[in-house]
Amino acid sequence: MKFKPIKPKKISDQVFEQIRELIFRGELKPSEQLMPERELAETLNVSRTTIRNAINKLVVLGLLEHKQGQGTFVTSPDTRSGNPIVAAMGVHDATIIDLLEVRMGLECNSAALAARRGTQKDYDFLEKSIEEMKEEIASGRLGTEADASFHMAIAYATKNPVQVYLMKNFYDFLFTGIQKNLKHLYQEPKNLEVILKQHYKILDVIKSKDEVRSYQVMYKHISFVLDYFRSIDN
Amino acid sequence: MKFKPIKPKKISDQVFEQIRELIFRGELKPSEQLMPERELAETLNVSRTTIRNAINKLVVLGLLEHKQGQGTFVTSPDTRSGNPIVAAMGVHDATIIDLLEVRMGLECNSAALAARRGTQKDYDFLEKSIEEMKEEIASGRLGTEADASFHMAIAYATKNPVQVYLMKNFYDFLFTGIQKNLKHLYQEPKNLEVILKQHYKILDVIKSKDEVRSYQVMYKHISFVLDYFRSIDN
DNA sequence: TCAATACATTGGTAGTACCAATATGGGGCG
DNA sequence: CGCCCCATATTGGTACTACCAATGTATTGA
Repeated sequence: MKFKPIKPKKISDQVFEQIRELIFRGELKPSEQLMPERELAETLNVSRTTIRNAINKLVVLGLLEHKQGQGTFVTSPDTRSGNPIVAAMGVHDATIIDLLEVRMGLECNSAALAARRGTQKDYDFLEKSIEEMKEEIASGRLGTEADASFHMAIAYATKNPVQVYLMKNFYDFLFTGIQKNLKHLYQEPKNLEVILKQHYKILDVIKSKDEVRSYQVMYKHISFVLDYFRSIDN
Repeated sequence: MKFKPIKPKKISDQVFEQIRELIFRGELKPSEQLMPERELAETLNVSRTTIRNAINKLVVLGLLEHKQGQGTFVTSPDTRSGNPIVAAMGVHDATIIDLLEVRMGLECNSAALAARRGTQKDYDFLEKSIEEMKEEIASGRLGTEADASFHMAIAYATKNPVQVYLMKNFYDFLFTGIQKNLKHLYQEPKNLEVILKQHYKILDVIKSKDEVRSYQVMYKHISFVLDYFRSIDN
């Protein structure tokens, strides 16, 4: 009988994962500055050495960027060389419709898995993202980032690392070349209202743990956006 | 006139490059043990902290491997998975089940799009892949590569560059670290027969341009594989 | 007003001490 | 003699401190 697959993880790795998740979840947005190492060390109650090890790992992976005398920043996707999606876009001349078509597959599946494995913590993140988007819109801005956070939160709820990785690359990309295209969609208040409503609906269905319906409401959501771009494409 | 493109490189980076060169040049052969950090620090006349920074960088990149209480070793290429970034990104602990779950979303969607936009040329490629796989099996080998070709051909039929790119990366990934897991599935002749049959079915439905049914047969196909791995996982 | 300087902040390096895991060798017990 | 157990040495991991290097900001002076 196997007693313990317990993992005596290195402390620096634990810190590493924490920060990585913050980035994946969108709580640390691109080009945002990280807390100073000394402060972070005190907060997490570990030595600065450990913090530096964790951060350095993220730097090597291209998620963070050091700037001596200034601080540590989350790399903005456009300066990040290794993003496969960006590469695909540049080489193959993809359109936003192409991206949405693939998202259709990825996200519907993501929603279904989230319905199966989501926890209260995940629901909280989802709700938080929706509220954030609501505030952004109320204050006159476009809630694109909060929107992305919402969809990332769903990916995270799947507990599937591959899903998270792919989705993250997707949204990195959305925030570089395509964002201006998204403005068309977001600039019409009517669209925003619909999207917000759909997000609430998606959250509800995921919480009900109904996989099939989760798939369906997400399908409807993406379809709405897809139809919009197809209409203005003509 | 620019006087000096001199590089005020970080010391740890200089050490990093030195060691990397040694590995690339083959002076440090795979599975060979590196000099202890303390000794290395004294030799290069820098602090152990700096040495550790350099080594850690190489560890993250997958060139070195730490073993507490033993030493640091050059990773042998066969244990080194294909895409270092992907591997280190948190996908390193991904299982084949994780991959299949994401494939479920990607490929079902792919099949539906292929049904919508596929041409005779695409059908020819699909059929060719199936025949290839059949021959491989008949001659006693596993038809893993032909299998991948089949699924890639579906991606091509979508006429969606993003879909193609993602799927390509997926199969690159599959054929590095995970392939050995696939052997379990392929080694049972009964499984091969089922898979082959399913491939024929998928081709038929795609040719009929029935998007919904294409989705369904692909779903069934992936489910079959997924269920197999879930069963042997317990 | 503007420029130069001084200061504060933040990442980079150094050095030391100690903890944790592993390998090795020697001594005791069968 | 041979095996197991344990002390010890070796090596990577963490902690803490001090100081260097680069950058941004505030202060000062002409």
